[in-house]
Amino acid sequence: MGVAERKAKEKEELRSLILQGAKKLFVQKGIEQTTIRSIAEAIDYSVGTVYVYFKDKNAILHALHTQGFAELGGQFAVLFNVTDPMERLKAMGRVYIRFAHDNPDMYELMFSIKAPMEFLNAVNEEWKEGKAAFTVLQTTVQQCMEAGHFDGHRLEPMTFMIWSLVHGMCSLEIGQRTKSVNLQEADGIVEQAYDEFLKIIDKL
Amino acid sequence: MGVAERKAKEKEELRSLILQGAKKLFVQKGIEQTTIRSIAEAIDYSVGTVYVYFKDKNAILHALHTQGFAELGGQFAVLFNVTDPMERLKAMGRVYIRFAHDNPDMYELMFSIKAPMEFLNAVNEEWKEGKAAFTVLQTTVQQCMEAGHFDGHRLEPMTFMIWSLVHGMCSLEIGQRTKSVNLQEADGIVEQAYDEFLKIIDKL
DNA sequence: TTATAAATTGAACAACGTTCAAAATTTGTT
DNA sequence: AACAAATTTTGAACGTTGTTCAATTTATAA
Repeated sequence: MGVAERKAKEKEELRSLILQGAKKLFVQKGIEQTTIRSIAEAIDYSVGTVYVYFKDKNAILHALHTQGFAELGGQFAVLFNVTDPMERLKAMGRVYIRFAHDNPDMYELMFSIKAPMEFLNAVNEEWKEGKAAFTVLQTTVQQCMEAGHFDGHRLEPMTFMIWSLVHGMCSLEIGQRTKSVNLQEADGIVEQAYDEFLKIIDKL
Repeated sequence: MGVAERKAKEKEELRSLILQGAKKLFVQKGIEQTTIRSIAEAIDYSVGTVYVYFKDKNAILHALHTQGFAELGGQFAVLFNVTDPMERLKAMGRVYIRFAHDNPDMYELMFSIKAPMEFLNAVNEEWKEGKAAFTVLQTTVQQCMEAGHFDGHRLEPMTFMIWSLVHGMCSLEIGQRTKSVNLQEADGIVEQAYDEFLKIIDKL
């Protein structure tokens, strides 16, 4: 059945087109301003069509969130050329921070906004993107431990602590909490704070 | 003019009543479900009246956010009975974590949601609550340094790093990112990770 | 009692997510 | 090529949201 195949491909293409339009608006106008109507208008389809391909707005946001993880995962993948786990861990933090800085709305969608998680709850699925990313980090931390670092520390809490530290900085920055606190060196505070962290783990 | 005074007091009381109703719904139903209409209904006034006392929803959210800082600040104030700055720093983290855990919606409003910051930008005001809270933390970190800790570290980035670490854990937990990552010990991960952090700074 | 000022109301507006019967298009059959 | 069935697309309509503001009600002053 060549027809069924073509239809399936067309469905996939339209689904992709919707996400493409959504992402474009997302980056341009931010998550708040990205409405179903604006997405439909951007790709010259009606609102009804969008709802054929996505059950609701949360489903669209979850799909975008998944795309974000694919992109971040791709950036992490490069780091596995770094053999020294400690150096790799440090580089992961820098990549993470740069990703958050370059894609603030996407970052929020991936790590702060509840919509993607609510979608997962609704369809009873797991957060496999998050689990995979966490595992990548945890594996690196474990290799650091095997290399003699982080003595006396537990793997899982230690991994979560490191994630939290970097996420916290990005979250505060994106949430406009850093620039409002009247720091002496407002811009670059994230990088400076991360450097302090690196100084610390260098001794662990 | 006794009348003018009474009027002023009545205005303040109604303003307070609106916030009280808003906070009640806020805690009960969450931020998403707290609408202007529901606030008005909760206190038996019309929507129009709410807009006499607050220029828009952001103004209400900002006022609630301010109340949140007053509450957290009150909890921090107790800690100044702890003379040892290192012990105080550790206790501040615990208080912060507990506050976030007990008041998740309020916490998000204070440290994640953009509405309060947008209100400040709109009326061209400073984030004095955030600045005050940050200063309290920074002062404690400074006293730790004066007591011989954190040698070779810079005050401001170090303070921001510590804030980020604790905020990051709370943010991930509230944003439902911890329970979805399939941790071996999902509940208590925040406390466990914080313990790892305490182990680290004990050596600094 | 009456006129002025202040406070309160709620209908109305635009925009949102969402639904669904109807219209338009594509497919399969004769 | 013509027609029926299946599929895809449409956009008007519904309920809610934040917000506005002329009209109403209430309180004050003369």
